[in-house]
Amino acid sequence: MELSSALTFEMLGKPFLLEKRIVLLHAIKEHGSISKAAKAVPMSYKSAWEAVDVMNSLSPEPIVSRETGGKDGGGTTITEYGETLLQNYALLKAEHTRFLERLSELTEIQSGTFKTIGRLAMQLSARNQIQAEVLSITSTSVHADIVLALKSGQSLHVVITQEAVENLQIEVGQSMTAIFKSNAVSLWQGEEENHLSGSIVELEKDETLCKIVIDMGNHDKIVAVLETSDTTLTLGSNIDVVVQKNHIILGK
Amino acid sequence: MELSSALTFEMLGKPFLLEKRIVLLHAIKEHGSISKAAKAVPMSYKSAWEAVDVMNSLSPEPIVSRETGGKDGGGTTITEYGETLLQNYALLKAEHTRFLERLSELTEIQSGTFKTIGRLAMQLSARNQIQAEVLSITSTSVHADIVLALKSGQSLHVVITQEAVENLQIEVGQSMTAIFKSNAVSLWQGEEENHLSGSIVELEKDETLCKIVIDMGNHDKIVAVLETSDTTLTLGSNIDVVVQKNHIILGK
DNA sequence: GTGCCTTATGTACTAAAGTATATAACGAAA
DNA sequence: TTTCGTTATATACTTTAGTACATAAGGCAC
Repeated sequence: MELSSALTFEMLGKPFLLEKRIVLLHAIKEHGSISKAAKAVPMSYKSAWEAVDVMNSLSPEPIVSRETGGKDGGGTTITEYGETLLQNYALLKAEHTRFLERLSELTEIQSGTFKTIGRLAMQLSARNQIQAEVLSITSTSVHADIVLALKSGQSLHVVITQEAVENLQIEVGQSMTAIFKSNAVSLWQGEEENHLSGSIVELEKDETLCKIVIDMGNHDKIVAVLETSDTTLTLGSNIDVVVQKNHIILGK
Repeated sequence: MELSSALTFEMLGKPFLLEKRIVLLHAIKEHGSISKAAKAVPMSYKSAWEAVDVMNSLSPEPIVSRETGGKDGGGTTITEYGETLLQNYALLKAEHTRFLERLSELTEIQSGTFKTIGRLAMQLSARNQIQAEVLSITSTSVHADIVLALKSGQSLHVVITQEAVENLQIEVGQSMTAIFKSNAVSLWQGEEENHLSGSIVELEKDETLCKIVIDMGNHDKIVAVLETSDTTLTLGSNIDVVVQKNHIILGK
């Protein structure tokens, strides 16, 4: 038994973007005309024209610009707005596909038991969720020490149970998400492991506490809440922090 | 712009369970016959019969049992296998709906910017993921202390940033998931907050470490990794542990 | 103007799915 | 045996979506 589900955008209750139309739009983008695109897909010119017409009239801004006559008889091109729409659809679809895969993995309908679904689409309170690649896995019988390579080039050590490594089928080279709370971050004293550095791009002080956002480059940011007495922090200055490696959760 | 997506189970590449058929099955369950169900849905008897026939022949076990003749002319009832299938579909569909809602929330296609999707369908390394209800929220300007009521009746304090409370729109009465690593659990010394008790249902010892699973009742279980020297733990005995409240992440 | 290739539009046909309707078979109960 | 409401099955019609094809109109290049 398999799961399937087609993602469609709707507008005013009418189907707006569906898989077929997306394929058509990509073909138009490639060939520069509705007629050639229709042949390439393949589908009849009329259906293609109608699909394009519906999309354009449903959209607040035109998705394609059509021109009749001219050098090569005219043509159809995707507008900038249409391009971003295509990108957005791809993003959402990728996430949707991921979700379905995960759902399928957890599903054993044959045996009738898959109550252990839990929450798949969860929104987390942890402000720090950083995408990174698995560099190495060092296992003992109980724990595993995993080294992640951040986009900025810095590395992050994570300790999780060996059981979790097996459950998530974590492998070297895989892309994972490191999740930790802002209170798992503290100032670097010059010795500890998991040293990360960056510059302060946001700062919010209180009498006792101080929330800072650290940019490590490549769009990787860390949120930390420190005690104000800790130091004199200023916007724009460099900072060295430590993330406690056994406070980090991995997500796949 | 709205997102929509119909979940369908497939079998041998053929659509097996789809929303329409699920509705029909529920009607059959209620009315006890295909003909009455078809009227109630409404749809033609033929379509209904064909749908039932396809499902039954695609399924490894019959979903409905049909009988012709007899007291009231016969009838159709859902088999036990069919019932579990309905339940399973409902479960998966609920999760799918949740996912789409979350996806929609994060989507602002009008403005064209929704790159901050991140991973929605994430599988976490943390072994402890406990469903609980929000009892109270005590906020300061930076942090919030949230008390959760577990199914077993015990309560759990969680500290997260006030920002996270707003982002997740956490409210009293809501159902949330408390997530924490097994190393956030330690033995209760008789004083600390977040005291939880239960009985040991699994135990795995090592020279230095000890993995235990604690059942707190109502299917709530905690996994903890402690140092073996800590105590003499035995299977079935009661145990008191503490979960560090600032190591807990909330999921919605 | 003529040629050319396209968009734009209409019409007839086709395939698939569903509806409406009729009818046979079934089997317990009166 | 008759009655009854159901499943099972066939046939004709309808609806919908799409295909195939024909034709007008646009506008640049020659």
